[in-house]
Amino acid sequence: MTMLTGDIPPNQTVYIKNLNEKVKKEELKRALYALFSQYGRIMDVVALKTPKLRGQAWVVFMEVTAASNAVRQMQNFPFYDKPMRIQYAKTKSDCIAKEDGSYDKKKKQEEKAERKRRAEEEKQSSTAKGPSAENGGPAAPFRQGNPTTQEAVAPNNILFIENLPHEATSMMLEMLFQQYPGFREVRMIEAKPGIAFVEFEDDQQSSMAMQALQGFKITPQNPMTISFAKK
DNA sequence: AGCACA
Repeated sequence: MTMLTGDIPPNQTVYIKNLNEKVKKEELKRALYALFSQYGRIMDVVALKTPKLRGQAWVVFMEVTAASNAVRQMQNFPFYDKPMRIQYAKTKSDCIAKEDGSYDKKKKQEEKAERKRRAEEEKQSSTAKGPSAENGGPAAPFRQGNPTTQEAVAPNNILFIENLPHEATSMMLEMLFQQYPGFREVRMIEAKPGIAFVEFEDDQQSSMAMQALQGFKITPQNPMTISFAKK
């Protein structure tokens, strides 16, 4: 059986590499959050821009099954012009350890000190570096999850929009979505208020619009939930 | 290529 993820056992955190390093950290986190939240509730997104960690990120799901779906479905997905390489993370994320009580602050500090020592050894003779990379908290989750739609759907060119206010019209949605490249059309069904389908030319373009508009509020009470339509 | 939690 082909093992796309290497020998790493399933983990509720996915490790993503080959990310476009030009993307700013906060934007990257937001985009990952938006893109991956279709697979389930996300607890944290970690990305650092240090020399060793740029181009990589961790997305922590509440459920292992969500991570599994994400690993499969988003494998090689073109994201900011580069195919994402996704695996399970090798270790448990701190935010999980904190929740389940296994977080050990002392051990953590030892590990950190150990890493630091190694790093010092490495660059015995190298020149001093400039200011280190900035920090930042987790990307602020900007919408509530969508508990009813948790099935894994592969990225495709049609977006499924939910939680729209009943007064939303296809004209309004058109105004919103047409600013993104590849926009084709909005479809609403009279008999089913609160939802819409928005079609783009391809799945990259639809995913960009999804990232940009995930959680967008037409009214303060209605952050829209965007996922890929089931084909 | 690179597995962290500022």
